[in-house]
Amino acid sequence: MPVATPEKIAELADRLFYERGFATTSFADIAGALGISRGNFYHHFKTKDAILDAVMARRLEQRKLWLAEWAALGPRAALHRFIDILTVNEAKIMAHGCPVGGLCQELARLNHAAQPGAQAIAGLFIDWLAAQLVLAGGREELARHLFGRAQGVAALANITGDKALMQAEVKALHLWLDEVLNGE
Amino acid sequence: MPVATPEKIAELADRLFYERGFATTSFADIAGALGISRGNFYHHFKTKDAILDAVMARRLEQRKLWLAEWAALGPRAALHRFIDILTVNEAKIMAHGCPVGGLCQELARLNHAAQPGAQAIAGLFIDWLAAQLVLAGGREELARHLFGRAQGVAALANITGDKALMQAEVKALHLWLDEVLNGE
DNA sequence: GTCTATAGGCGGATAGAC
DNA sequence: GTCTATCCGCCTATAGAC
Repeated sequence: MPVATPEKIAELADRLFYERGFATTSFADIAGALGISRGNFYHHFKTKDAILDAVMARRLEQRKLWLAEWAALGPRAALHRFIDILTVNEAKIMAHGCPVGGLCQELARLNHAAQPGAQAIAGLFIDWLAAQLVLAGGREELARHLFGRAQGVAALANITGDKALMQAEVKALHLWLDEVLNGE
Repeated sequence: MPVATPEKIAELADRLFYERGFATTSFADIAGALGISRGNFYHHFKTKDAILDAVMARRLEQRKLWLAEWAALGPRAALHRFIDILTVNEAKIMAHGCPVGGLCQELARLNHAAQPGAQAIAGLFIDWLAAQLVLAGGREELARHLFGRAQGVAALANITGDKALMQAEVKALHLWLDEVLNGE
């Protein structure tokens, strides 16, 4: 008799939405993986969109924690740590893409009302990158470029499935960052 | 009384799969947009996967034509023309992302059997870029990097919806290409 | 908090009349 | 080639017993 809390449901839904996509993950999938019945599900969440909101709120808070931790390393190391998301989550990104960009793209295609929430998670990263860049003596505008470069590496890894290529692209991104921070 | 041919169906399905995604586009959507009934649909395509195959074959052939046209411009101009896909399809990419990368990502998440077909379209571009780079006196390995950069710009445009940013990123990509072709 | 039962809709797919 | 009618299964969601 498993105990399902809203947190546990959101945690599992977070994983499944990432791995299989939001639209193609059903209540039965989540309930089945959790070991509870579909009916019980509605005791915790009234609608599927409510779960999505919980998942996005969860992701937002989690990312804020990560970013705060990385910021403590100092701006330069923090920026390199951002790039290393791609290394740390290598296998997942090759299999499922970037969770942030992937959700944005899916919600955009669904014309889903929660689209701004997904974009806010991306915005959190971009604003943080801008702040770290300024602290590191770089140009603030590079934040969006860096974020886009990371998105590109994730897409390339997902499309080609080439691990060595992904590692080479990450290395190139680290080098690029050092160059722009050293005033070229 | 509209006349539905397999070509017309594939053409419309191509557009809808791009705009709304494969999984979330139903037979009713395609039939309704075409002005025919669902039943009639099966006269032309037996399964949904058969439509997907037709759409991918269609995309592959269309891209081959584009690439052949661009190659006729000469390698250097051809490579710049590739980058300008992002400019020519600006509005669509901001709204729906890159059709090539988007389909790859969606099929990966669905664990769909047609995944290799989607990757083949990306491979077509990458191989073509490699060939053009060699002809232009550049390094072949840059093909996958350039393709990934373009994917990143598309993702960034889709996430932020910022037209000026997209244009700036395209401009930067043109500059980068000139640099690597001029032997840095 | 957990379950079963069930409603109502939409998905893909089929059969057969015109 | 086009249609209507229909099947079956899965989806979200609800009601109500335990």
